[in-house]
Amino acid sequence: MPNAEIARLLREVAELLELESANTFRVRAYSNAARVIEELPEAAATLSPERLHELPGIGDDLAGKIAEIAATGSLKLLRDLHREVPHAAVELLRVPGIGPKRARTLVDTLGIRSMAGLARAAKSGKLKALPGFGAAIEKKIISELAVHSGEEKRILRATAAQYGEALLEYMRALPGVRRAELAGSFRRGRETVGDLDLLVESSLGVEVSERFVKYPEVRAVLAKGPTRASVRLASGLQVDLRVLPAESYGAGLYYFTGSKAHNIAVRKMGQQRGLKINEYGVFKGKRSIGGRREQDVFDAVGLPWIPPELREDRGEIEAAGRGKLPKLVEYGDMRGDLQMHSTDSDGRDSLDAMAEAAQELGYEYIAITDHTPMLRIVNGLDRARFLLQRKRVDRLNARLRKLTVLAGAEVDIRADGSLDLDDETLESLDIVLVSLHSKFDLPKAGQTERILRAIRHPAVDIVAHPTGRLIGQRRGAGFDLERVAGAAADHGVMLEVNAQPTRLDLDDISCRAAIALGVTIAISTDAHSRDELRNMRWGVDQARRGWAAKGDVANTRPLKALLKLLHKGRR
DNA sequence: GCCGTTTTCGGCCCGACTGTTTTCAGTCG
Repeated sequence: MPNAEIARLLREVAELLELESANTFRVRAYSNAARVIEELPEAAATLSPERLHELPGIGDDLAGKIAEIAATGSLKLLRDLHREVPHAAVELLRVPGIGPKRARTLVDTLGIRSMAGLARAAKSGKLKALPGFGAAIEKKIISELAVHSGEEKRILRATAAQYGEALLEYMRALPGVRRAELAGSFRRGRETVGDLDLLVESSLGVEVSERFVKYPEVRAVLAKGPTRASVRLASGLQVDLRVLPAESYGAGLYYFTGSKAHNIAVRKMGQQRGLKINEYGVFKGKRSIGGRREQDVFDAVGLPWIPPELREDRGEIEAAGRGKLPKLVEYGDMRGDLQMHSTDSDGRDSLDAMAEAAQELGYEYIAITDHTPMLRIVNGLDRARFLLQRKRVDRLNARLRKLTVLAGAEVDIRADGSLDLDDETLESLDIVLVSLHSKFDLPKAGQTERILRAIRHPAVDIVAHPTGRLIGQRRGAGFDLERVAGAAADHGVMLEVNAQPTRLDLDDISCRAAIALGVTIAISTDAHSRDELRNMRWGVDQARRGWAAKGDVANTRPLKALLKLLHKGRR
């Protein structure tokens, strides 16, 4: 049973307990356990209760519950709860403005069983008479139902960046705004974001708030006060504003960057030292002892500054305490891009244009990696065309002064794990990427064998976008990451963190697990046009979330050192 | 339900905004 399913059941328990008005700390224990299991790189179902018990926030009881789910596929507690609390109430919690109390009221007094039922009741004006409701809340629910019509949608980080950067520019234009930046999951570099958190340094709270809600793209003002405001943009994206004075800006930036779990853990440390940490600063009694800089918060609990990408309560606090934080790779470390396409297959710009654009970015080298014949739809190259392309690459290199172009290929891995190009041609290339483009739904064992066979092929250098997932669209291949990464490390094969905003594949957790197993990572854009070469930043951020240091990433190396990694060091 | 350099019991992060309420509960982040 996948971790995601165990996590889903635990989260459902938490929600049902919440609806029963159970002890909030008991509720939190279940939702915390759900998060811990979800983020575990190994399969929780295969762990003994003793091993489960070692995980943070998992005690005797939860270890037993998880083992029960793994063994039986369900949970007695959950079945019992379902008898007491109608499932419909859980669905109602998804509507902003409806929490456990109101959800319970809706189900118990009006017998609402679905979102459609909620919409009918709201439109016929039955809600406003209920205790704890009112005309304003009824109206809010009607408007939220019109917007959402279902579950919360997260948008790609690169998309959110476009909205966020435009809004930042607008806010910075207001006199009295000294700083403005995006915090929240955007700053942590998460691949998708649910909303934007905009932090502004200014002593003029009300004026900042006023300007914010007048942003031309605002469709609805959800809340407005002197220190906080929330709006929904025309696109549906929610943006939360926080205004802070200079002496609190660092503490506020820290606070609103999150994650929630990370913040709670750090605040607890502060509490143990007799300190109170909130968005306004660090306090000893009533006296502020810091808050101007983000570092003030870390100083207060005796930790070095932790990069936002690591703030997920996944062991970064312990690592920081022991001085074992990785020095994360940075965009400026990147010396080249190891996957891109040209007009020879499905790219939109020529070989020369791609090289020219890479040179403008200051790269030392790039790899041209067009597709192989099996992908007919993208005009994949056969042996003859690869040999011709090689000659053009050689001529191009003779002309270029600062950039070296490696002749490569992105070779399709067939269903049986064999490669879609003959060995002789593969050996003639400077760099060989392999990737899945079909049969993503093979059973796990078969999928694992398929990729392992490709990794063992002597010509292979990199497994590109290893799972083939498309965020929000396609789950991607399921394989045993531990075995694949272990084999990759053994055979000197790299795994890619693909920088396309919809791929970002490997994901953060897999990237970290692979690095821990000794794998070298390649961060590549898979650009299909010269503009897409700029996607590198998203890939770097994803690798940073995967705890990648500069040394873990192949294409931070100078060309000479990179070449030693290729063809398994045989050249 | 978890957890321990105050604790095996008694705590558990913290504050803003809204609307309903008659001084504060509910919700959110």
